[in-house]
Amino acid sequence: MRSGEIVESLNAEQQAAVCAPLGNSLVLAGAGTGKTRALTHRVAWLASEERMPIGSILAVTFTNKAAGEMRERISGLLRAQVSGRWIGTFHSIALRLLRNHRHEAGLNEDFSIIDADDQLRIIKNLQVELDISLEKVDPKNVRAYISRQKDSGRRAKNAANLQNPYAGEFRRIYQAYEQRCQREGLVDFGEMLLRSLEMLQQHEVLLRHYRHMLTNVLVDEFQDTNAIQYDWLKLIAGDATSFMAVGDDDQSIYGWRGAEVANMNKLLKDFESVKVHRLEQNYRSTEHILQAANAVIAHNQGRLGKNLWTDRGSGKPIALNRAVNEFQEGDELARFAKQHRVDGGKYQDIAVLYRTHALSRVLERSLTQSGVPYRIFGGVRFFERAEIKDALAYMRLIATPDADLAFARVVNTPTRGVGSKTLERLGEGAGERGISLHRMAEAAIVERLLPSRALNAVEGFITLLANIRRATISCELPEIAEKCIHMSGLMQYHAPDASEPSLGRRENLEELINACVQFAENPVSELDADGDEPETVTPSSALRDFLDHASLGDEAAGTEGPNDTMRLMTVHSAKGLEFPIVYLVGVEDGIFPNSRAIEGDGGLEEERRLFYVAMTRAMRELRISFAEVRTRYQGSSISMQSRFLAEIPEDHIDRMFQEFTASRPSYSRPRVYDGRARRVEDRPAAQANGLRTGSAVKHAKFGSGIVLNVEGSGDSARLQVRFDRAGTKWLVLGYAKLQLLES
DNA sequence: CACCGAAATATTTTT
DNA sequence: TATTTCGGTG
Repeated sequence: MRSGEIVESLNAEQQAAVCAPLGNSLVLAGAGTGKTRALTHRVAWLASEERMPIGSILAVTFTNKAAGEMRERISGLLRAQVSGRWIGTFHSIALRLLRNHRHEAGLNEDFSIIDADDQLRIIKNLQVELDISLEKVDPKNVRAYISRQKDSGRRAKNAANLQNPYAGEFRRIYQAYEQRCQREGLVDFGEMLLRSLEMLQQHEVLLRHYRHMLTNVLVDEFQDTNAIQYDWLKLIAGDATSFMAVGDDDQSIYGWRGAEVANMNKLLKDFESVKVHRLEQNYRSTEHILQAANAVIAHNQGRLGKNLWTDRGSGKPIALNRAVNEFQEGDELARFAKQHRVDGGKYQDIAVLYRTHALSRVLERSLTQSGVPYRIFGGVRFFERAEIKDALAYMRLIATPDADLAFARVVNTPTRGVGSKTLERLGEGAGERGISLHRMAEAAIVERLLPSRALNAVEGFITLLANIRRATISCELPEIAEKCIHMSGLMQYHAPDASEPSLGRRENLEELINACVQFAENPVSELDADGDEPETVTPSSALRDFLDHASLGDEAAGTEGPNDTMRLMTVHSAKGLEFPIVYLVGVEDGIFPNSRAIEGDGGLEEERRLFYVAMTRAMRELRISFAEVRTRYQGSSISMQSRFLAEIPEDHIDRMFQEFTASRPSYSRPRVYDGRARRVEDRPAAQANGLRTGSAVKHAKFGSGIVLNVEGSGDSARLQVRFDRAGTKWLVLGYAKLQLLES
């Protein structure tokens, strides 16, 4: 491969980054400036010019999709199939380290990976055991707490204390959770990174081995690294021959998951003589879109700063749509899509983006009605569906009979007369004897420790497992899956008839078998052994590998149909992608920015970055819409268009409706937010018809409440009221009959 | 122990 | 509104 080919398609900035001499570098790459391009070309450059073996290159990304794309593009550049053993997500690589060195990591022979769902189950379970009320301490909060701690590198013994009355309980649960996971060989997502980091810290030999082997380290989306990922990278990259981090502080949208933009500055201090490259030429969007996005993001403080430009021409201004309610918003979207099609465009040109998944439901209705084909990305992911997790649990039990979590999951799925009582007893017995549920069940049968009805049921399950195991003993992966699904009765249980949901579940289960076929054909995976160990794929190891693969959530690439469909997804999942036309819906205050997200420090700025990400996905056309009234879970409420819209200069906007003066009341000038939620009493007392913030009011239907906010004046004034019983709502003064109780 | 209907409850983003 | 949990019945 000639170096010319790697270099010639790049602009000067990109070339500088790609062909930089060995050493450390940070590439600040704005949206659409060819970030991934720079990264993949750098890998190709290292391999061909610097003669680095591909096995010496560690390239880390966040998503499976990005990893796959990187592998593919590198293969293309090098004109050779690159297995990319060390090209992958943080989690897949961490997992490989753990699998390769389970002993050093202090893990069971066949530890398994648990997802958020499993975590919750365990936490609930522990809370019952520890006698900690599920009402007072919400298991979901505990889960978030534990993840947080792990993401910042803290184990239970030095976990942070929360500032709430149950801080002690949180820590106790974390402690117990840690113990249980250790005992049962369970590893959650945070654990993969934390554990592999600790392992390398504690085993000098391993660390030396990997540092010696992986002399070139590259990271994508560096702005989204959290504390543990940063430490992990720093440890492994140590004094690497070459290290390159690529990122954009303006696209940091995972702060809620512990990502620290500050890592970009930290990098400059921690690593020696880091060369900084900037990529500022945007190849994606037209000027209207790019400049509008630039203007919005300029409202954020403390940016590293970039000046994106494009030579794509001015293009169309952003089309801004107002709908009376969310149904009309959906209809309008459908109408636009059809028109686009009539005009000779394709549905797949259009991506519909929204802040939260919940918004997609209304849209689906309109799209179905008008026959616009669409696909929703994200939402409940394939491997997280109940029927799939059930099937995987059977497969897990075939691989590892002692997997308690899997056992508990399917011992009564399909229902076979093993209820919670029986399971509880088995659990107690297993605990006392220090054996697995499976072994305890066998013991219970021999020793007749349960009422005969339950005993028969349990025996039926144990026999079933034995039968499946016998029937699959020399089977390939797809047959194992197939037998698990059918012999267990799962198919019959989940898809008994021809109803719509039933059919869907059937398809999913069949898709699982399909995924197994693909996986078996394509041994590129997280877990082929380390480069210097010979690799043997036995059926049982294939099964285990597949289970890991499923746990990492890598959905089969084959699910992307070739059909011409419109794509719907959250802004988060659109990161890193681009579309000719972006249609952004639900751009209303409270939704985007999300009212809960702006509570914390820096929350509003992160929302703004998210908005920036949304805008910059668009290549030639950006449409934004909002609804004036939106139905939330109970009753409808008035929405205000997003404050971010006021940050877009007028000349980049093409308004598709008449603007009332009252519509953009207090947001028309950029406002300074300190990011902290203010108490009601501290707010300026706006007032309308004698009602002002802090007034106590009574509503015919919702009961009594307190006015939180007033926008506008007279009968058209909008009031935000927090009702004692009915929650917080926006009301129009002219319609809502409010009675003033006291100011 | 399973099933069914009623009632409560929840909505941010994901490897 | 949609889903999950609860409680009563068979």
